Amino acid sequence: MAALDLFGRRWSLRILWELRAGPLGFRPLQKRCDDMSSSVMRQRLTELLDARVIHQLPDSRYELTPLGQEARHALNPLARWAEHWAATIDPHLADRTDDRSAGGAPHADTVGEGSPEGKP
Amino acid sequence: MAALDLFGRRWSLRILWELRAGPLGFRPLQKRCDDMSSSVMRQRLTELLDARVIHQLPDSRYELTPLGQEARHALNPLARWAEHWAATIDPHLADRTDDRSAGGAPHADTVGEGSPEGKP
DNA sequence: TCCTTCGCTTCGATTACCGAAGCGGTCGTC
DNA sequence: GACGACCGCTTCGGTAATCGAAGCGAAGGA
Repeated sequence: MAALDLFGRRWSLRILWELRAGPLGFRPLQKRCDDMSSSVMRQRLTELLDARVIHQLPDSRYELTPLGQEARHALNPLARWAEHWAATIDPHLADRTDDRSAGGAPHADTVGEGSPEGKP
Repeated sequence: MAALDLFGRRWSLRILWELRAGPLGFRPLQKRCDDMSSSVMRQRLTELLDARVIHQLPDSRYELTPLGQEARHALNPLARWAEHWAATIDPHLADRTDDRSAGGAPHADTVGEGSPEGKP
């Protein structure tokens, strides 16, 4: 349950995901994460460090711990589902021209685009 | 990637997880989610509805769609990892008094919740 | 009728998040 | 040695997300 809280925070899953290929420094990692805020990034990093999911190399790069590797692998089915999901709902989105119901199509329809709703 | 945005929001993973056993009404679901805010819950529900992950029964209860079921199954390895993770870091927590953030299960309480992951 | 529960909404007050700027440090180049 | 160009990381003001409590109309049970 605590894991749902840890990973329920913004960018934490993404950070875990972006470290899958190997260790990354602060700024390279930041760039990979859609240029997320450095302050939030530091927050997530300390949280993940504290959770023993990542650790810091002598050259100060971040790397998945064995525990983190397992988490990343555990994330694989979800990633696979995401593809299936995107393939399923994207056609729907392309179809809807007159549909404004359901509170207005919040979620991002494309990769990396995160401007759900709440347009003041 | 868009999935990381959808599930990166607070409570969305939790809602998905709590619906695993079957359909639930608004308030029962709310109670199961650590009594989360009803306003945010409505937000998440519409997002998940819009994402075709859940749908509403004639009696207005919420249920996972087939797509949602797959997502829930894709979440299983992560849940299994969470147990392993909790077992690994909980002993560490006994030592530290500075348990800010992740490791200490901020408000989602501890993992020991009767039968954590086993089938109820 | 009274009382409870339901799905759901509204609203003020925290909190999380963003974005840009900045600091001290290392490295390569002139 | 002075100059950039990066680096890890921090601080800060503004904006968006989240909370918590209250409330509404409807559907039941006693």
